[in-house]
Amino acid sequence: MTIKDIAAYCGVSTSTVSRVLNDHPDVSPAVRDLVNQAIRACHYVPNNSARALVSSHSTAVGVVSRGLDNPFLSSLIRVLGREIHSRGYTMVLQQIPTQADEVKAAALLEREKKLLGVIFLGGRFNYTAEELRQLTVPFVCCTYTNIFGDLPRDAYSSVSIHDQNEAGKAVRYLVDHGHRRIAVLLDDPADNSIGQLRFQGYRQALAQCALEYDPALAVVTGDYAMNAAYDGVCRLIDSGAVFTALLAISDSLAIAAIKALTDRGLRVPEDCSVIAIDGLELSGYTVPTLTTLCQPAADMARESVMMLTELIEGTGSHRHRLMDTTLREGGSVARLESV
Amino acid sequence: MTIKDIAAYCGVSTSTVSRVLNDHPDVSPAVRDLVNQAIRACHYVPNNSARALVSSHSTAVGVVSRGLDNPFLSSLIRVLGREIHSRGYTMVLQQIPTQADEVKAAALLEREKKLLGVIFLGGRFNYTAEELRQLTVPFVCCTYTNIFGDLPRDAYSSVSIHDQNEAGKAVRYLVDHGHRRIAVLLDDPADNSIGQLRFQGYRQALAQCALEYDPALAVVTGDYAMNAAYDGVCRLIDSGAVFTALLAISDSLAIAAIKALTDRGLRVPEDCSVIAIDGLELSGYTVPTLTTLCQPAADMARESVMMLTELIEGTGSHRHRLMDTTLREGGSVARLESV
DNA sequence: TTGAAAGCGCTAACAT
DNA sequence: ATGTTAGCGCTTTCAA
Repeated sequence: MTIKDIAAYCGVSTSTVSRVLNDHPDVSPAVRDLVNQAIRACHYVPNNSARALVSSHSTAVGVVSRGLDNPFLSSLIRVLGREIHSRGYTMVLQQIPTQADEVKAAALLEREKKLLGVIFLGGRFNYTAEELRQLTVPFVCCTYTNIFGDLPRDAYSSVSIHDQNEAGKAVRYLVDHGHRRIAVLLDDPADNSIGQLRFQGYRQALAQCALEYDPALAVVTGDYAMNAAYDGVCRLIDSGAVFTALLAISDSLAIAAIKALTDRGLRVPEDCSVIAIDGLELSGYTVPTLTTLCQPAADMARESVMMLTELIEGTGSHRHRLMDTTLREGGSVARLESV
Repeated sequence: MTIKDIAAYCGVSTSTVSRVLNDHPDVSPAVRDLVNQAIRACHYVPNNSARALVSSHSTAVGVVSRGLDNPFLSSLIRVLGREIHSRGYTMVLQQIPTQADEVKAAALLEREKKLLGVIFLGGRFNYTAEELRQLTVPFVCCTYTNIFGDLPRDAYSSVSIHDQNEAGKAVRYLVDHGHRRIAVLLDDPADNSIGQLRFQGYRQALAQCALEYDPALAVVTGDYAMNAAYDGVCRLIDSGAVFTALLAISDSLAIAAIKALTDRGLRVPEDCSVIAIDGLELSGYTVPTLTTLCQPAADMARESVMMLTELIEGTGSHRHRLMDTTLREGGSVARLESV
């Protein structure tokens, strides 16, 4: 069943059918109806490859997500898929490990799949203009922005929270609750990524609160794996370090931390408070529920897709959207009464 | 940069380039090397659309996942993506709500994307041969099989656990621990899907253990949403129903249940034991950790992709693989000492 | 408003 | 072992 068959069936030319298919203006209503009916009657579905070939682009937008075991990104991907679909595009998803280069992956995908644009999830903050020349389609960074790189602001779009400030907020929340010895659980303080930024925010907030940074209270796991986080926090406890609160840079790390604390006989929040940043649905059901700064995942996804489609359709230009988190108070933080 | 450019660059014909691109035998090693070098030097990437057009198929396999907020499926998708990619195919992912029809979605996707095959995740168990005629490519059902339908066994492949038996195993585990009043938390007892089967297994096991089924102990949530599960279990408790253990048909429902129990002042596992089926990584870090029957997610994904690619490449035929779960004993089940 | 025809980049006969 | 060539299904000038 091809455009030819429909044309023959209706006694018109293929161009006319093509015009109807593509909503071109110059078709008489009568012919348009005729063709549309034929299309429905024959269950005709256009061949996307042929379309892509001739117009030298597809209807595909790429989503490159870095960080395999990150439930927060999974939730983003769900909304992304729905939004992309609802706007008439197709999502080509590639999930890569944290060690992989998302730009290279995207560049390959762009050529292979004739992508119209790409949305990056959980990438590095240090792209260079040079390296981004591999990509010839517009892209938007979702969950991060180019703080450590040299990209001109009008060369890309981004949707993110202010990781540094939000981490600071979390620290201040703990301080407001009377905590002074605050540990931090992160993947890597120099990953040019979210971890580094939230760690900076942590240190900065400590300084602003006139608290000294103690390297002994920083647990570095290397990645976002829960077992590494668990082990790290166990080691922290075993080291005899003194702390009454812990900031985890992600919900899943926080959940692992709470288990480590509990297994070592420390009660959360009585003996140690825990706060995180992300806002997974699941962490609202753990015992105790996690106090966390929720990223507006659905809004971020929606906004990213809107930006990208505007860019693709030429109706918008590069923008940078900073979102706010919402504090979800759970049961994992307690006020430190006695000092 | 097309195949023509490479051909001209090397002073050979396009067919020769095409041959080395497709690993055809009849090319002299010298020419092959020459072409390969040119390809690398020019950063040439074949146009997938053109390939798909001429060979009337793409390199895409579809993954249709039903059930949006199911973390277990998310973990499957990750492995699926990796496996599909590593075998030289591309994953086209579509996630649809539980209410949607996965077969219709797949049929549309097949035509649009020229799929070579599709992997269904979390679908219904009651496909009819009639309805499956919409699909003209091989498919494998992952996490379920066609128990309630009329598909001939050699018309499709499946990779699943024996949901009924596994639910029975869970019940017997509780019974072995002294429990007699066992509640069940499920989405829908007549969804022609995993919920129904596990519920059947629950009832069957009760019968085998000479325990009576009490409808008052069945909490039906309607879907896999955690808030509905939470509310349902709260209502169960408030109803004054007497039970010492609960079987949740998924880990995420179990986690919501544990919170409901805890919030109502019941200790897990002292006052109520909880067991589930799935085996999320996260549920191994909750407090208490969840006792659950782990599905071998990675193996299931790998096996599904292997089956499908064999089907696509004509080197295998339809098979049905039944996997075993592994009991992961957590802290959510206690032995009931006093009866 | 409509149709004819020229490709888009590639593969696979068929020739050589 | 290599080249020639006819399409795959569609969009898009260009003419009518």
